Amino acid sequence: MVSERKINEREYRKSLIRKATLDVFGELGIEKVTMDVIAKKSDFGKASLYYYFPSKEDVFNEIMVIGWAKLLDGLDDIVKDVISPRERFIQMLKRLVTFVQEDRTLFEFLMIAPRHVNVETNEVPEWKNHQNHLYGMLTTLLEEGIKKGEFVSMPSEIAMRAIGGIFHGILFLGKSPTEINENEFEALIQNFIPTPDASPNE
Amino acid sequence: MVSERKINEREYRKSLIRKATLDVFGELGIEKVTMDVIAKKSDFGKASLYYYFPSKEDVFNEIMVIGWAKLLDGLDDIVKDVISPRERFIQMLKRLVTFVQEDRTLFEFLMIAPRHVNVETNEVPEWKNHQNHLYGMLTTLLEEGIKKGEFVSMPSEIAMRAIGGIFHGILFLGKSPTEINENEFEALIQNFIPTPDASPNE
DNA sequence: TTAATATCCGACTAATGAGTCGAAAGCAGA
DNA sequence: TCTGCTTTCGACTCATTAGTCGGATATTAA
Repeated sequence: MVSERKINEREYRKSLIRKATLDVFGELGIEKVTMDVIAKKSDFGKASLYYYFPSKEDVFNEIMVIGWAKLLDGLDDIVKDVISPRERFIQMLKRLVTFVQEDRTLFEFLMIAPRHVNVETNEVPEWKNHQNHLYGMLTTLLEEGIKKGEFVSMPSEIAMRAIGGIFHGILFLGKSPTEINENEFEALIQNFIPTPDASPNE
Repeated sequence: MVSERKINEREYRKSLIRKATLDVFGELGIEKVTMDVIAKKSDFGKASLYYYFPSKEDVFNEIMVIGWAKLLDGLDDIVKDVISPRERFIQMLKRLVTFVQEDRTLFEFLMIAPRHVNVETNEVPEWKNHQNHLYGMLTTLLEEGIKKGEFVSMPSEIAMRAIGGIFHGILFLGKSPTEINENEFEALIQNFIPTPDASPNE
């Protein structure tokens, strides 16, 4: 009864629901992402959504877990390359930019959705672990880089905040969303993330 | 009937309601800011709130208009000083830091509340003008500074995004809210906002 | 004191949205 | 075909929240 095909079809239908959820989010914003609208968009009945997901929160969580996994997947090989911490750090940021540009809606969902679930749970959600993993990798690289004198010396937590802010600012602040390619982004980063002993440009 | 005192008392009661709104926001977050909770907090009946404000949106708007006015007020004298654009620019950022630290809740409200009102209105709300004013002042200074070679040369809109991101990142990213004094902040800024021709630190 | 005006408010309405129910339709193996 | 499992779903419940209603109470001016 629980044939391979059945399982695959079930997973396929779940993916349709996740897709519809992201589409609604992208078109109308997080506030309008209701189970009724998702049902309309995915062409299921509302009750059918609950046949596949126990709750709206579970739909959100599944999207986030899969999204973070995809994001981290794209970073895996960087860590193995043997280049300087600074280079690896910037490589990572560049990959993140690519990820954002390829699926902006997903990335925005990963940033915004957490504020709209989880009202009073003290469970650590799975996606949070992925997030911490990324944060940890970046922090480690930054600290190694500071130790080697590749970044200006300052507390790594503060530097992480500033750099995270730059990243976020470039991609999301301002009137219209930015299209920026990897080279332009790298130039910006080289400008804004100072090295201790040289002029940052040229 | 409409005596001076009456008018003052009315304005005073409105300020109590605004205060209660901000308090609820600071303690429980924007989602929990409902008219019922504001009523409890301010010790008015719910219907009384509507005697002073036509709608919840009006409460929000009034807080934002007053908040932005207060913020801009603190910047007025800077523009008149005759120092370099870069100096003025950084002065402004420092004042903003001070403002944030003095009333973090208000500043966060100014950042967050807009996303929770205005669902489908094409009126430009009053606070938006204040916001644009600040944005315009900073952009102008930045452009003058770039022209004078006090900042590294790049499109001012991109630079604004990056700098806005740094500002936001330092004050709001990370686990716990940062306490940072003006001098620490200035050091950070001097590190992260490069000059074209000199090493950014020392 | 009295009439007008200002202030106050709990209970109600209307809308919205998450989640449930019970029944029906589709499908596979015997 | 019959039986049981899978899938579907519109209509319902329940909770929440913005905003209203109608009347009560306080204050002021005459």
